Amino acid sequence: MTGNRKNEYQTKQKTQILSYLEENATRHVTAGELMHALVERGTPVGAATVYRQLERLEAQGLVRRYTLDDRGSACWQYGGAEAKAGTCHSHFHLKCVCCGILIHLDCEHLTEITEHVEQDHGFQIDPARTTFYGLCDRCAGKQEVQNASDK
Amino acid sequence: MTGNRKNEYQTKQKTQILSYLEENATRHVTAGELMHALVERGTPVGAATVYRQLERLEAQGLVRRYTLDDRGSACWQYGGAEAKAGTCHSHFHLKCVCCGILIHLDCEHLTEITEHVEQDHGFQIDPARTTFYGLCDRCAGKQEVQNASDK
DNA sequence: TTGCGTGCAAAGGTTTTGCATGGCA
DNA sequence: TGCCATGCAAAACCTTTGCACGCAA
Repeated sequence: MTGNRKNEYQTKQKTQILSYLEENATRHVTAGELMHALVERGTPVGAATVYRQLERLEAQGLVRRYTLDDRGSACWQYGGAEAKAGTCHSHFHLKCVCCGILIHLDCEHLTEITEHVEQDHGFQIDPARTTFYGLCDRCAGKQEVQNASDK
Repeated sequence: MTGNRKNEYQTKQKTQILSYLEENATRHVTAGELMHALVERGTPVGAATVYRQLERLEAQGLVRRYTLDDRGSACWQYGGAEAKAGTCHSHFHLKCVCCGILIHLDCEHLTEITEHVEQDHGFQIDPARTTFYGLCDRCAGKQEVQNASDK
């Protein structure tokens, strides 16, 4: 069983990609953005390599893949210890459909949701995969102003 | 205001598309699936037309556009009266990441979530855009069996 | 007849794949 | 040296757009 493990090489490209993701751990980055950023750093990495590494990092649990509701481009976010542990049951994401900000929500109260839905509706919610879409406080303020002036 | 309304023509293609969506109102269908189905019915519709009609139907509020977390292909679902009304604040969706079933969840309890998040975290959740991902009861049972036999 | 809707083809973007080469261990 | 990783190019998808033609009203 132990002989089945494949050797992994340490390459410049892999290091570059992981570094950028770590430095931007508070954001989610697209493959295109990642490639572009590495070009600007003087260490360009091919698209194929970027996608292959992202796929691997995701499989290793170091980064997490998301899909925006916008255009069909995926994005990734460095998960660090959280992603490695994989035991973050009370952690949800809030994504503002207006400005795109991604808010990490650690709240005990929300564990009630998963428990309620599981017990009363027989569905096990996976917080790691679930994102709430809506308006952040800043954008909600803008919308009210806009609606008021529209009418 | 009334003179601004554009004339809309009734075409075979539009009827076919809407019919298929209505017949499959319990599911979400991709553009590709829709096209393929119409070919099999002997009434093929071009891709451009499919996307243009879906865009229009969405703007009219008759169907709703979703984005799966899988590949970058969107999907649509006929919303009927619910989508038309657009006042379904306590309605969330549960999507099983295993079998793909989409469950509509009308539950008073969940309005508490939106209220809590809005009051304590300053974020207005839009239930219509939010989907909970996880495991349905049937697939949850399968997984347990699988995990038990894996170890 | 008018002009909206359609189909075809081409373009745009994201992601994947094949293959020869480069580089880590 | 052996084998994995990379880069390039091409392909595979999904979706959008331009343009001429067809068809509903």
